[in-house]
Formats: sequence, structure tokens, C-alpha cells
Amino acid sequence: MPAYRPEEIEKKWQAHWKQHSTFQTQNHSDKPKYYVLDMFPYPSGAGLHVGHPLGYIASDIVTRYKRLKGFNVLHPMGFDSFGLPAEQYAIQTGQHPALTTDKNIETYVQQLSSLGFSYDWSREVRTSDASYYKWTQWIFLKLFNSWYNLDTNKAEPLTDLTARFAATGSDGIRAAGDDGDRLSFSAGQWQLFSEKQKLAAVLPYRLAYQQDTYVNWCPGLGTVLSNDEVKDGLSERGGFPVERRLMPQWNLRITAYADRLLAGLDQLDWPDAVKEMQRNWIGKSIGAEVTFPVQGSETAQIKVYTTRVDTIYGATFLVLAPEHDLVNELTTGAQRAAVDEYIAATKRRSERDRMTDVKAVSGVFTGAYALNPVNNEPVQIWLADYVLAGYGTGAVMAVPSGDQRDYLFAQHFGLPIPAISDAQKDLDQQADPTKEGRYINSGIINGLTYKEATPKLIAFLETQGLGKGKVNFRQRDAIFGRQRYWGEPIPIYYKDGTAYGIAESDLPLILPEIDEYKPTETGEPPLGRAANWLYKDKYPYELSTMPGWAGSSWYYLRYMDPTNEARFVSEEAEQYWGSVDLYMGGAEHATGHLLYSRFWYLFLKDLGLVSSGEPFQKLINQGMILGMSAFALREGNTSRSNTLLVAGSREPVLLNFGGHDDAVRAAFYSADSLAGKLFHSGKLEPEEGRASKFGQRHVPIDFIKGDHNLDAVGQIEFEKWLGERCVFVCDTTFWYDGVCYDIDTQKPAEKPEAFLVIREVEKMSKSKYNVVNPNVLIDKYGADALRLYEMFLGPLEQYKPWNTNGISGVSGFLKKLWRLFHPEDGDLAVTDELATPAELKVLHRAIQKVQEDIEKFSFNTSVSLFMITVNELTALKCHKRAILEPLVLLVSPYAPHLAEELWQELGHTAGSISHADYPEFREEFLVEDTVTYPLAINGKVREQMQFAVAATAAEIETAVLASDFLARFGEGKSAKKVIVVPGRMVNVVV
RNA sequence: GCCAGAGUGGUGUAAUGGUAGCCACGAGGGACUUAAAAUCCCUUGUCUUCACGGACGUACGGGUUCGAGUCCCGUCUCUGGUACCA
Repeated sequence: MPAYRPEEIEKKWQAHWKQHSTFQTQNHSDKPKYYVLDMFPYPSGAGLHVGHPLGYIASDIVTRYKRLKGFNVLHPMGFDSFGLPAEQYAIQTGQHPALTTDKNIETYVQQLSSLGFSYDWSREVRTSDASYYKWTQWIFLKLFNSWYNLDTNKAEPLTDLTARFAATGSDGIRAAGDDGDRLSFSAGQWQLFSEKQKLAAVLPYRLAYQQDTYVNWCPGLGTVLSNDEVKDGLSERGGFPVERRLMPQWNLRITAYADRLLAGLDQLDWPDAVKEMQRNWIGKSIGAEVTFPVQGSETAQIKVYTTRVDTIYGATFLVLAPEHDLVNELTTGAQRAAVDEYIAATKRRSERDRMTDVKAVSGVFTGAYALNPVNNEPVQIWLADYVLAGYGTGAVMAVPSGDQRDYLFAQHFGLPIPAISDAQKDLDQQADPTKEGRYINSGIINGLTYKEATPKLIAFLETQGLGKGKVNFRQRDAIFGRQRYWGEPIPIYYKDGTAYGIAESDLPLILPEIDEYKPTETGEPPLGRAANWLYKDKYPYELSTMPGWAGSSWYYLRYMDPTNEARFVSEEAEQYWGSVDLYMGGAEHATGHLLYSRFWYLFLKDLGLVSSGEPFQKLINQGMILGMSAFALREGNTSRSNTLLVAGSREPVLLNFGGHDDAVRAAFYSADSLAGKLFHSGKLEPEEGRASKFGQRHVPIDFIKGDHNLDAVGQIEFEKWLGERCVFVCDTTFWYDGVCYDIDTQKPAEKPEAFLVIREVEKMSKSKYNVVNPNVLIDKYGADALRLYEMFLGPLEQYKPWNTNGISGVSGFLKKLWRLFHPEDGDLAVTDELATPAELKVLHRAIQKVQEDIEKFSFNTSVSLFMITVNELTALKCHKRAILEPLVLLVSPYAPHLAEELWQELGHTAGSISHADYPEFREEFLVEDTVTYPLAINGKVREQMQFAVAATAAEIETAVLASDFLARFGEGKSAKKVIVVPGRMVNVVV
């Protein structure tokens, strides 16, 4: 074999692995198990870019390393194949999303294979396969047929609940959820209920339940979005406006698990940032619910939630959310008009306005008063949109001296701001939420401290029946329904207007074929188009489908037993694999997928279907690899607003966006429309306010740096690349057909002087023209080089910009490694000579360090060490089997193709490297000759002194005493004691 | 605003509290070559010195320590998350 040819070697081994199913894993083994999981991707049409494989490479290294260390490793891959983009594409083209998805998956599998990942492809799952989503639907039915018993603190089958209804009625049942929606009835009444009444009574107990809910309705997409899918009041996909709307929705009662989801975090080996995000998301707060009776009413009362019940004497008014139930009843005649107007104004304000307009104080007085339960003082009742209907009770007691928001409100409307603690300061300027000091103006708690006051007040309120301690969560139940086609059908049908779960034996409920993928003319979801889609030919099905996170909430279980038709996973397989030992994926799923998965797992555990405590023991977030975008700026321009033209658009769109150093970004533009506009209709005018809607477009960096620059050559080159006519526009000039024109006159102009190329680092994305395709790099350098380089870039968890330049370094390393085996690029030439101590030292340092590094996921430092090792062995002219064979094993997780090839050349069976044993580390080869310790007298370092590295503390002591240092530094005294800090310092006490 | 995390050469980065900058990229110089590619060798934190050397250097200001990039306090900047959550 001549020179190192990665392309040949890699093809050969990828084919070998595939043909021999080298990485197929058994569900039983004498070896200990280890489960390494990547977050499975959505197969987008754009294919993989260099950022995607980062985590896959790292997990593959761990997988291969663990195999060498004697583990039975499960390392599967699959596809989260339901999702919006395929559906959008279907709406545009009429092509069935399944076709698009299959095509994309094919590309993904090809790309993943070309990187040499050791997945067990026989276990591949796709969430859009009926054989998979059958079980997603099955779990949904389990949720639908369960309730959460607060007495046992777990989910239980609904049949247990109905049995209790029949025996003792609804009294004494404590279930998670809002009791306000539930009926109260006796056992006798229950017996008399019709079937429909029974189901209606049970519905508010179910873990999957239907309810009128305020949702993020996106008219542009014709669907409901989760909070995670809305950014700044616009849909994350497409950037369409989103509004609040009350709609009947399927919900999952994740709030029942809030406490357990919170407590479980402590046991997990996850990044602190992710745990903290989940904690904040769940948002547990400990406080009290206090009832304020309404003045002049026998029955009306307002419940507020507060975490600072100790400040209740400073509560000078109440504020209700405009949506609060009692608003109508409370409002007095005189205030009616003002209140109605305020509520109308609030409805007009979109969620987005509310968010961006946080500082403005608005509100209206209802005219009504409530009585402060601790002192019977009347307090005004106001409405304001800063109080959220969905949190707590939708009403707050306002304590202007203790809460800045209440303070601003009081100041704005001229309400009193009484002090309540002797420690409060500067109340003429701002609120002081201190818990220090002792209370004043505070009735029964005057003179007490915070710690004393809170329990006393809660006790007092409880005896009056006007309050109690209460825990609140910020987290809401998860909305579980999309008005979409390309998702799992919800296995529900309607009989007489009541929802029924379909029988388990009738699963899967297959997604029906429809002719168009849009909502129907009457506004029903796309499934409304399915002809004769009826359960038992009679009953209409639920028309919404499950959200994207449904299938991904349990896929890691299916990998354990992917083809089981009788069960979602067999008991034996589930018990053997347990939970995921290492989960690799992006931090962006912290409060979505990772929380939902834990929720489903806890639920399945309550039903006795899974056996571990948590699904993912260790989590690593690989950082994102960012793309480099470039903009050409002309220096010194300050006059015109910054203008960017959008690429690829048929419509001429001029965008205005925030200034970048007072310079103008260059842009390119589809020539079809622009040329016409430029040449026939006169001056270009920037159009305001559309930037956020259309986003920015970018020029690929290769076309404005280096030779091309932003000029005629660049413009023509860029056209070739883009495959369509285009115009470069910059400031007052533009290029078209290689000629520079003035924008205002459209006459040929002088080429502008200097351009500055500004680079910006941002997410890699097709629309930003900053994508680096891994295939190109694999073709040029090989997959092993790409794998090594991605690891070499820096710490795995770090976000970093992609830069292809450095790849030549790792490529050189592979060539040098090859040359250790093939000096002069000839045939394999390793010798059986005995290794020298120097060579053994190099090898064993590498064994030690690489092993340590993989265990702590520090892959970049390992790659550095490989390079040092090869450099040193080259310098030693070491071509000995005794050194090189272990080195191959060491490198094999990182560069598997090259390692396999060398392993075979060394005389081993083809493909056997993955079953070899990781080389053993031996410390004796690492011994240094001497080591230098700082030598201190009474803690003051006076000298550096050399000792044999193997010396014991006693030997060092002798050496120190024998030295002449005391004569020089000890002022003639003798040593009382010699303290040896191992490896650090020798301290002599005199 | 609040909660995390991070600030080290031209760049990516490395450094159990113990010689800061390992390993690479880039740059400069050299060898080989008709030439190029490939490969190999040397230099490369800043300032200063003909040179040997010296001084200064891990965002900024303090502190602990014999010794701080690392630990503590404060400030600034950046990144991510989150937001009228009562």
C-alpha cells in the first residue's frame, strides 16, 4: 500500500461494517451494559452541515472506547420524522410529506455513514412509522385513562377513580389539577349519572384532558404553537404573528409532576445550567393564598396569591387581571365606561406589545373596595394587565412600599405608599423589598422579624378561614394538539359530542391520506379533509394531531426493542438496558424535550411499565458550531440608512435594519426583479420596518474576501454559484453584468474605493449562506480527519465558529501516523524489536491521558496529545510493533477507519478492532528522573531543590537535612520538622 | 431586571494553586524542486537590548497565599436562558 489514501480506506471499512453488521448489539451479554444516545435529528431537506456531527462524533468516540473497555454498548440512531417543514413543503408542492421525509432520511443515513459512526442501524426508529406511533398513541391512551392521586402521589388508572366514585362519591378524593372544574357528587348521584355525565365528570381528572385554554394561535401557519415555538410574539418558523386565543385543546397534566420533576433533578448528572433552566421553568414558589372580602357584599371575595404575606399590612390596593371572573360584578356604574374601555384596549394589545411595553404603567379603578383581612381597612380594587390571569389566582395584593412594580403603579395613580418595616429606606424614590428590620404599622406583627411574622400571620389567617399557605408553580399544563397533518393522529373519537379513547386493539390509528395539506375552507385542521374517516364507520375522529415532542418523549425506550409488535418495549429489554447512561444533545431542548421525556418516564413508572428512576442519567450538551457570515462595508459612510437587499426573492424587497458602525452592508439581489426596477423605475428607496419579518440575507464569505472582493468579478462569480442572475448593491452603487453603476442615476460609475469585510458569527443556516458541508471536507481530507478536527476545535460544550483552515493540522497528523507504519510510504514496515524506556514512556503517557480525557469528555486535549505522541515517535524513529499496535487501539475511537486498516495490516482479522482490548496503562514506564520542589523555611520559599521522583517523604527529609541550606538560610538554627507537601513543596520549620 | 456561564498571543486553544501560552492554525525565514504541490527545519506574547539578558504580561481594581490564569470580594464586557410569576 502506497501513501495514505483516506477515501479508499474509508469506503472499504464503511462497506465492511455494513456488510458484517459489525455494530449490531444484543440484548443480553456477560459484559456490563452501557447506553450511549444521541438526540435524534429531524431530517431536514438541507442535510447535515459541519455543526450537526459534533455531538455524534463525541458520542461515537465514547461508544467505541467503551466497547474496547469491555462494555456491551447500545448506540442507536433514528429520526424524529414528523414535523413542520415537510408539511410546509407538502402544502407548496402537493408532495406527500412521507415522500419528502423518506428522501431526506436517505440523505441523512448516507451522510452519517460517511462519517463512520458505529450505530446499530438495525434498531433505527422513525416517529412517523405507524409501527412506532402506534405506541405513541398507546401511551397517550394510558394518559387519557389515568388520573393523578395526590394521596399516593402517583398516577393511577381511571378505573380506580370511578370505582371510588361509585363507592363513596367525589368526597375525599385529592387529585392533581384544578378542583374548580370538578363536580361534587355522592355515590348515589354517580350511579344515576348517564354515561355522558359520567365521562364529563371524569374528564377534569384525566392526565390527558380537553379544556378551553388560552393558546398561541398562529393564523399564518393555521395552527397552535407551544410557548417554545414562539419568539418575540412571532412564530419561530416562518416569523408569522401569533395571538392569544381561547380554544378547546388537548392538554397533558404535566403540572401534576412538577414537584417530582423538580426533586429528580438533584439526582441527575446534568449540566448545572440545564438543571437550573428546568428549575426556573417549573418555577416553584412558596407563599400563601389570602382572601379579601369585597366591601358591601355578602358573598363576593377576592383570592390573591403572595409570597410575602408578611407585607400584608402594607397592601393598600388589589389588582386583578382584566380577564378576572369578578370584574363585571365589581365594577361600579361610575367606572363602567372606563373599565370596559380598558379591557377592550387590553384585548387589542397583542402579547407582543405587552412584552415590549413592560415599562409603561396602565390600569383602571373598578370603583369597588375590598377589606384587608388583617385589619379590615378598605382597599381599592384595580385592574391592570401586568397581572396575569394564568398565574396564581389572577389577582394580587399590591404592597407599594415593598414591590417596585406596585410602587410605580401607586405613584402613577396617586395611591398611598406606607412603610411597613423600620429597615425600609428611600421610600420617596423606590420600593424596598427588604426582609430585614422589624415591622411597623403592622398590627399583630409590629416589632416582629420576618421569620417570626410569616408563620404568625398564616396561622392567624387560617383560624379566620381567610388564608392558607400555598405552593405555586409557574409551569402550565402542556398543550397537546396541533391543527396539522404531519403528526400522530390523536386516538380519540367523538360520540354524541363526548370524547372517547379508541380501543387499544384498534391501534395504530393510521394517518389518513388527504388530497391537500391545508386547513379546510371552514377552518378545520387538514384532517377534516379525510373522506369517510370514522371510527367503526360511525364516529368522527379527533382532527388535531400530536405536537412534535410526542414521539421524541419515549423513543429512547423503543431502541431497546424496536421491532416488538406486542409491547412498546419488552420487560426484559427494558430491565436490561435501564436508562440512558450518556445522552448527547443540544442545550436548546432543556425545557422542552428533556422535560417532557422525564414527565412521560415518571408517568410510565407510576404504571409500572419502566423500572429506573429517570430516563437520562448523564447529559452532555455539545456546543453549537457557528457559521461565519460576511458583509462588505464601505468605510466612512454616515449619510444613508443601512440598506440590504434580499436574495432569491422575486419581489424587490429593500430592508432597513439597525446601523452597523454607520456603514452600509453590501448585498446581492435577484436580478430578475431588481434590474427592472433599477433600470426602468428610477431610484431605489429603502423600505422601513420589514427587516424583522423577512430577516437578513447574507453574502457567502468566499465571495467577498480574497480575490473576488465585492466587485465585478465577485458579482459574476457569485451568479455562477447562485445559479441565477444577481446584482450586488452597496451604498450608492451596484454591480450588474460586471459593470458598476450609480444607484441614483443608473449610469456607469467609478468603482468605490475601499471595502471593509465585516464578519459576523451566527448560527449555520442555509438561508444565511454560511453553511459548510461536511461531504466536501470528507472528500478532501477524509472522515477521520474531519472527526479529529471537530474534536480538536475546542471544548465539546463550547459554542465556536467554524473555521476550516486548521484541518490541515489533523490531516498532517494522520499522514504522520501512517508513515510510522509505512516509512517512505512503502509497505508496512514494523519491527519486533523490544521497546526502549523512552518509547514506552511516550506510549504510556498517551494511554493514561487519552483514557482520562475520554472519561471526562475532554476530547480536544486528547487530539493534541496524539499529535505530540506521533511527533515524538517520529523523532525517535520508532517503528516497533510493541509501541505502534497499542497506539492503533488508542486512536481507533477517534479515527476508526485508519485504525481498522492498520489493525488489519498488522495481521489481525478484518473488523476485529472493535472487539479488541484497550491497552493497559502501566505507571512504571512514566517515572521521571527528578522533580523540583520549592524549598521553604517557615513557609517562606527560599530555593528550588531537586529530588528523585520516587523519593519517599522520609528520603526527602534526609536529603533536606543533609543539604547545606540551613547553614545558608536557617540563621544557624536546626530543623524542628520537615513537612513534605507531595509534589508541591518542602517546608522546613526551624 | 433576574439566573447561569465565560473573558489568556494575530486565531482556535492548553495549563491537579507551582516555570503561563502545550498542540495546532496563520505569518516570516530556510531546505528539497526547473517550478509548483507535498514534505522537512528554524522563528513567532509585548517592550527593551548589537547580543547575553532584562522588564512587563491571563478583562479591570482589590484580597488570601511562600506562590493566583486558577480561590475570595467588587467592577466592566460578552454569551446563553428567562421575564410584569405577585
